[in-house]
Amino acid sequence: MNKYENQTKMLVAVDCVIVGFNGTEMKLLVIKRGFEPEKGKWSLMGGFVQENESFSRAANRILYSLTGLRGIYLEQLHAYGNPERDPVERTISVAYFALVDITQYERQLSKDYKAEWKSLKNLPDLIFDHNRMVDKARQEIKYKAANHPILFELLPDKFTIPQLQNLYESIYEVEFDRRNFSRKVLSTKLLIKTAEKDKSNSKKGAYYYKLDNERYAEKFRAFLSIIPNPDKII
Amino acid sequence: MNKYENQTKMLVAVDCVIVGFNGTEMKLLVIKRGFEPEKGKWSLMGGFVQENESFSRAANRILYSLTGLRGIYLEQLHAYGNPERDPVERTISVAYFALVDITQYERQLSKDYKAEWKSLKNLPDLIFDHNRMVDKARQEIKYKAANHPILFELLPDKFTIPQLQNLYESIYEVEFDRRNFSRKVLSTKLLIKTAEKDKSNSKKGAYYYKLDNERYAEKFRAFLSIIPNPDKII
DNA sequence: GCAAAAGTGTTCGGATTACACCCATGT
DNA sequence: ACATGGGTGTAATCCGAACACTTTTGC
Repeated sequence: MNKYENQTKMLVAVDCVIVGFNGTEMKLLVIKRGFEPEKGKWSLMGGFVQENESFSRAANRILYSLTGLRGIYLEQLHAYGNPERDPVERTISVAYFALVDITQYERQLSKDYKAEWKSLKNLPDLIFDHNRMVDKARQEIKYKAANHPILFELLPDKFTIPQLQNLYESIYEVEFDRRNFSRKVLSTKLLIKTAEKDKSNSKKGAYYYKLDNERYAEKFRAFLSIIPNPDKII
Repeated sequence: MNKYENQTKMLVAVDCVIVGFNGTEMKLLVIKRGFEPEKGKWSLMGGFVQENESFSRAANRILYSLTGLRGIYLEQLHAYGNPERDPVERTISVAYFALVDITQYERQLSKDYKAEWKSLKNLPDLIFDHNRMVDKARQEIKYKAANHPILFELLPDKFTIPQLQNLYESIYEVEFDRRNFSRKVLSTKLLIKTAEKDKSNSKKGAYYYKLDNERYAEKFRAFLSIIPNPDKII
């Protein structure tokens, strides 16, 4: 079969916006770039798509090589292709965003890269258009989490409802009514109560819950209203 | 500045899922592919991204060359990069979807391509992964239209509420209550009533409305509930 | 006993639905 | 006059938000 002639070929990269939550604030995993150009500057974790590799395989490979984690929530975000985005040569990038349980991650950190969790509130300048990618990811997470239960991906296997509420509150930067929040979440039937309590924040202690994985898979695409007044917030 | 070495370069295409509505059903604009491979088969309108071209410029160029229309609603859908998607050589594709007013289009049809509007219900086989792109676009439109007023892009400048309802009904494949639908739509304040009536479907005639463009721009990102029971429908 | 956080119950108002009714007009 | 589709009104219902109250337990 003939080849297509006279068409410009380009380098194709995948960049990962890796987001975590430490119980108080949202974090982004960035690395110190190890090669020119922009060597030593902060950057998203990324890499070139290989000859026989799909985008999602590339994204998973990149995520694994940095965090050692597999089976992470990973979703294609947007493709970036401005001709000037990489000054060296024409490189397009398919951005993915990943939601990881930060406690899992810390155990398995790869030392090959100089990686750091930075607060999403107070990010340094990243190379190229990486800040734009992060902004897009934040927007997308906010948007999607208003209707779909994706934020559970950021929490450990067992978590309390107040922890979950903290997460939502730090994403939307508002405070919700404790009582309504808990009822709303429980009404989704996505959570299973365990016998254990977390007493680190109160004398009474808050029950730990875990995800009902079956129902989670079912409801993943449904429209769940978890936050109040989404219109005002987003 | 040095170049990145030993990395695979790829061809980069943009494919457009161009959707219209003829008053009764949803249509997709496809062309008979003019070159090998798969010459003569149905295909989305697409083309290679040029040396100094961004994705959105490429998508607009492609859309313009086929329809002669500018300023069309156009949004990036997804990037496709499976190594086997194009048998000739590694080509990735950034898919866009476009919503066009089919009546506008018909006046300005370009004769350079053998283009045809096919019913979305009953699509022919398209080349490569183009059917997947169409499915994704349909899903995305359904999803997005449940919360955002994008479907107006498919209608002429002046349209009646029953026409709008037909559009929603053909997308969601359900019937809505006439009376509640009209009130819901009007409550968004996005429509301005004109003096004219469309009498083609009834003796009484239905008022033509036009979009309030200012409010449309404002409300475009808001969560508007237009369809009832979105959970059951999507 | 008290403070502090977790969890349950109740009320209120607005939105949504379902459905009855009126309107305009070409035949 | 009457059939047909367009449009308005209204009662019943549901759901979310607001907020009072109870529960638990370490100090």
